[in-house]
Amino acid sequence: MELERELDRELNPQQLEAVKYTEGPLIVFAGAGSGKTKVLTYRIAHLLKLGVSPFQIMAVTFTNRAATEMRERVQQLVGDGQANDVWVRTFHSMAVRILRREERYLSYDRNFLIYDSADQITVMKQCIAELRVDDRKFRPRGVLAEISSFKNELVTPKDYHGMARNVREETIADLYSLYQKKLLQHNAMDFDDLLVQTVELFRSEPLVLEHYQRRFQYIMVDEYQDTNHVQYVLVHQLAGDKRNLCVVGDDDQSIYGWRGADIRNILNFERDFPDVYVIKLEQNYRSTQCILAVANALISHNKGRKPKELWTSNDVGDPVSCYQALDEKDEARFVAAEISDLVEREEALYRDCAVFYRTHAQSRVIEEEFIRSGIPYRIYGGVRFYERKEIKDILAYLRLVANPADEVSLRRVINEPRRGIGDTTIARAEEFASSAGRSLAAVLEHPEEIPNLGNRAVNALKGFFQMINSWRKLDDAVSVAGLVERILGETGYLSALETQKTVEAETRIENLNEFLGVVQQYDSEGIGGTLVDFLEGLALVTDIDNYEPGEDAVVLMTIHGAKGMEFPMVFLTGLEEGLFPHVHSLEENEVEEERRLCYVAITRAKQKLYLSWAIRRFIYGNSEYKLPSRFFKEIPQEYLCPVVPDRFAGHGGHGDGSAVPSGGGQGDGSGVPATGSQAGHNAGHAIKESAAGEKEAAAVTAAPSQTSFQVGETVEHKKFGKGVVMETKTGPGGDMEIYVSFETAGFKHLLAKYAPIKKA
DNA sequence: AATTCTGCGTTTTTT
DNA sequence: ACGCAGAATT
Repeated sequence: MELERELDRELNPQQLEAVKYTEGPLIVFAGAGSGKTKVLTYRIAHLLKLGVSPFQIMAVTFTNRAATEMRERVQQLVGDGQANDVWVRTFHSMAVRILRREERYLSYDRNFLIYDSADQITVMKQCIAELRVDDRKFRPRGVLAEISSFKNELVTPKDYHGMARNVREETIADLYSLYQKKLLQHNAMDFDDLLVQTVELFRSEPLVLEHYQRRFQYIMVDEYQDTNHVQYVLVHQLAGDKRNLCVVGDDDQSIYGWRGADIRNILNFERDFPDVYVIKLEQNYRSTQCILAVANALISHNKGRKPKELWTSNDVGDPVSCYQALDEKDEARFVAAEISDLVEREEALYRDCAVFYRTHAQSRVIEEEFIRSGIPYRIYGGVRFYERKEIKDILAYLRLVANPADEVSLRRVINEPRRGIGDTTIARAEEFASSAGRSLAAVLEHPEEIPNLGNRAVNALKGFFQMINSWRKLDDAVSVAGLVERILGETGYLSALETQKTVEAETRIENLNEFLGVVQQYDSEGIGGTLVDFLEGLALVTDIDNYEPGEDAVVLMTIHGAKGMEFPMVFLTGLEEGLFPHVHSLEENEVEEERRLCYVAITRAKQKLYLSWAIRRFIYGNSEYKLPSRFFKEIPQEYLCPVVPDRFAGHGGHGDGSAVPSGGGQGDGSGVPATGSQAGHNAGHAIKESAAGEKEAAAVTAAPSQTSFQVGETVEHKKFGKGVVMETKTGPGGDMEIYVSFETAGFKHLLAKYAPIKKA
C-alpha cells in the first residue's frame, strides 16, 4: 500500500516495470547512473510485500560494498527484521556459506581457510621447487594466473592433463595438480576454489542442489556483465527450472575481462532464455549533459556492444576541464590546487572530490602533494594493512591455531620470533616427511622421530607445539582478542619488538595495536564470534569495502575500485598512451576494455569532470615522454575546455602565456629531486665514515684478549689481497674484530673468526 | 646464523 | 624505483 505509492512516485516507467516483473527470466540493461541499485532494492521490497519469504530471495553482488549498500537500502524500505534474512552476498561469501553448511560432502575439513594471493604464491613456489621446474620459465604469478583461468572455465587438473599439447603445458598441468594437492593437504582453498567447489558440490550432490533451488525462489545478480564462467554456471544451477532469475548489468561497464569475466554472459542471455523479458534503463540521473555527452562519444568507439545512448534531464553543466601537465608532479599540483580552490570557493567539500588513476603506482605522487598542501585524503586499495609483515605474522599464528594443517602459516611463524628452528631443521623434517609420506606439519609435531635432529631443535619444536596446542584448547573459551594478546605475549613477539627501540619497530607495535582494536571491535559485535569466522571475514573483505562516506577527505582510488560509486567532482589522471590505455592491453583487442574502464571513470562524475595527462612521467625509474591518450581524440572537442595553468605563474615571475608555467614548473620539478638525491648520497657516505671513525675511537680503549692478530701485522685475504692490521677490538659476541688496510681493496672492517684471512 | 649487499625482473586492474 | 632472491659479509 504505502510501498505501492512510493513505487509510482520514485520510479520511472522502465524501472517500475523491472521491479514488478517478478516471474520468469528478466534482463535489465542498466546504463551508468540509471538507478540500478534502486531497482534491485525496490524489487526485493516489492517481493517481500507480495508475501515472498525473505529466505527465498537471493541477491548476488561482486563487492561487499555493493552487498552492504543493498542490504541497508532494503532495510530502510522494509525494516530490519525481514531485510536481514534476505541473502544479499558476494559470490564468494555466498559460496563459503554454502560450503561451510555442506561440509560433510567436501574433502576439506570444516575449518578450511581461504588463501589469499600471497599464500597462493608461497604454495606455488614450493610446487615449482618440488617438481624441479625451471623457475625462470615458470614464475609463480604467471602459473597461478593460468591456473586461475582454468578454474574459471571449470577445467580440472585432470582435464588439463588431457588437453596439454606440449611440454610447457604438461608442466603447467603437473603444477596445477600438485598445487591442488597441497591446498587440500593444507586444508585451504583459494578464491577460485570457493566457486569451483560449490559448482562441483551441486554437480555431484543433486539433492543438495535441489534444496537450494527450492529455497531460493527469486535470484538477482548485480553486475552480470562481470560474471565469469563458474559464476555463470553457479547462477544457472541455482535458478534451475524455475528460472526466476533477474540479472542486471551493462555491457559497457564490463571491466574484469582479465579476471575471466565473459561479456558474452550478458550479451547471450537472450539466447540462454529465449523467453527473457528485456528492459533497458537509459535515463541517467547522475551526471550533467556535458559529462554524459563525453561518455557517450567515447564508448561509441567500441564495436560489438548493445547500441544504446544515455540521456538525462539534468543541467548542461560545465564543460569537461582538461589539463596538460609537464610531469606527474605538475599533474598532482594541478589536482591539489583545483581541489583547494573548489573547497575555498565553497563549491565542494573535500569528500565530494575523487581522484582516479589506472594503476596504484600513480597514487604516491598525488598523496605527497596532498600532504604538502594540507588536503585531507584517503587512499583505498594499494598496500593493504593486512599485508604488513607483523599483521601477517599474527594472522599466521591465528590461522595455525584454527587449522593445524596450514603449512604456509606454520612455516611463516615457526621461527618468528627466533626460537632456534632454522632452515636446516625444516629441511631435515621435509626430507623425513616426504620419505615417510606424511605432511610436514604432522612430522614436526613429533620431532623426536625425525632423524639427525639435535636435542636443541627437538626441544625447540616441542616447546613451539606445546604453545600452539595450549592456544587451540583455549580457542572457544577465550575471545579472539584474548587469543591475540596471549600470542603476542607468550611468543615474545611484542617484547622482541619493544627491545628494538627503532622507529620501524614502533610502527609495527602501533600496527599490532590497531589490529588488536579491530579484533576487539569484532569480539564486541558478538556475531558468530569464532576464530574461523573472524579469519574468513578478513579474507573476503578489501580496503575498498571500508569506504566511509562520512569522512571529509578526498578519495583516491583506481578506476576498478571506483565502480559503482559516484562523486560530484571527479579527477581522472594519467590519460596517456601506454598508461591508459595500458601497454599490456595495446596488442589484442583489449583496448575496448580500457575504453570501457575510461567510460566507467567518466560516468562516476555528477557535476564536474577533470581529465589530465602528463607530457613526461617518471616510470620504472626513468623519465619517459608520453603522448596523450587516444581517448582524448575520441571525445568531441566542443565539450572540452583546456585549463591554462596560470596559477603556477607566480613561481617563475615571467609574464605571459604557456612558456611561463613551463619554466616555473620545470624549475620546481627538476631542481628539487636533483639536489635532494645528491644530498642524500653525500649524507649517506658521511654517516658511514663517521660511524667507522667512532668505532676506531672505541677500539683504542678495548684491549684485545685472545688475539691471533696484532696491530701492524701483515695479513693476506682471500679476496682483498695483502693488507696491514690497523686496529683490533673485541666485538659484542666476544669475537675479535680487526680493521685492515689493504693495498688494493682499501680499508675494511672484518671479523677474524669468519673472514678468509691468514698471516702473511 | 643473521644481516647486508647486489643484481634482477617487474606492475594493470581484485574477489 | 622497488622488492625479492641469492650471495657476500659480519
